[in-house]
Amino acid sequence: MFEQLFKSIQEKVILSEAELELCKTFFIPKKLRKKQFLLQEGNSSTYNAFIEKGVLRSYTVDEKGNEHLVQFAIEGWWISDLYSFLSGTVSTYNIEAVENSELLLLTTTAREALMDAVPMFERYQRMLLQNAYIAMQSRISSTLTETAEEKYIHFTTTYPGIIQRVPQHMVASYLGLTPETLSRIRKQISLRI
Amino acid sequence: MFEQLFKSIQEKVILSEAELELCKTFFIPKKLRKKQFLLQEGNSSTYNAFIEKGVLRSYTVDEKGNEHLVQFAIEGWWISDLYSFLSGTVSTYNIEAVENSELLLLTTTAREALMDAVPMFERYQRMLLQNAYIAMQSRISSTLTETAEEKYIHFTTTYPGIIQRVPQHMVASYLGLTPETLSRIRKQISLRI
DNA sequence: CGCCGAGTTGAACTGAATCAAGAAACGTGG
DNA sequence: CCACGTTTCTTGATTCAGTTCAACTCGGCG
Repeated sequence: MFEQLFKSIQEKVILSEAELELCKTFFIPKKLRKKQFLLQEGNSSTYNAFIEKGVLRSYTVDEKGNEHLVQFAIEGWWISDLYSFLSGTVSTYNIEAVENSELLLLTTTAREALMDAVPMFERYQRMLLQNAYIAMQSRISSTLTETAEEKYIHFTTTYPGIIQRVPQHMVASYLGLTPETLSRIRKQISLRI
Repeated sequence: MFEQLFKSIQEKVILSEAELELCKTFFIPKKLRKKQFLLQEGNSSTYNAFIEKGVLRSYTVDEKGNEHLVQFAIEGWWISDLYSFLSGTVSTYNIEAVENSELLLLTTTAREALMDAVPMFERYQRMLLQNAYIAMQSRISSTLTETAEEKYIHFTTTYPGIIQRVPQHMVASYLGLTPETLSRIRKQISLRI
């Protein structure tokens, strides 16, 4: 159950066996079947989720009913609506399983308690945030500078593991394109090879 | 000199007078005149900068020579190329003063030493990162869902303090628009009022 | 006084969206 | 294991938001 989490932690900081065991007690395991929600828009986000297995996505829905994919997350990643999680306000995001998934949940209070109990866990969280922030900045930069085709190629090379596991229209939504446009772009690329 | 920084820290965590004084010793004060660079593309980013006074911007330049604004930052904000700063790799961003500015610089090693000397500084940094991450996520969401006009209005209401202090073409670049388009959008809005 | 960067306006163009229809792949229950 | 509905992907025709290119105005500063 905790393999992926421990691997993720030990890539960033050094914890003793006892500390790792202590960590375990703060998490709530949870299984999610494909299409089930971890969080629905209009609810308050009470969990920070670590993914042991599976794929999740976080998205918004606009007035016209179009979905806009804000984030993908697979094994070894964290996902949550951090704003709602930290402020306690109602969320504007939906978080849903794309595949059957296994999660480890951390409530707001459990997270704080864990950071107090295991100070290195706070460092681990800070380092995760740094990486997430850098990835976000790179995504912003990509949306500002790249054409639709460049964005797609950039995505496939950056996240080769995700492409095979999620429907193409979700990738389109992540890239800010319509499914039709992404389909045409893929055709263009295939014709050129 | 340290007023803004202390204010920023004390909004997030509680430090003793002695700890605040200790913090001071890790920073290097630096003044930057308008159009001077804190970091130029191709160099390695050695500083994490806190802005005591002024406005900076961080941007990339594409093959065609167009600038793409990745971030604005004013008094009380931090700015750096976190990726280059943390990894030691060469930066693809330029960071430049938009107005004459006063900064407090933290080197990679000074930052680590400060977090070890004052553990609450690490918490402060983590909380900053959380907020920055949330703001980024909201910006991504905005680029995915909003029209050019909505993005502009969103920006003016979210950062009213920035609009008056930076040239309009920089705002256009931040929003992923051409200066001409932003000019037309502003005209549209003014005609409707 | 003259120049230069910033902003505005117009006209033509284009990349991607929209609308519509059909084909392929999937999975669920009988 | 097949049949049927659903979801996913593709293709074509048309539209449109925003870009590009070019010319002009305005204000500030050396």
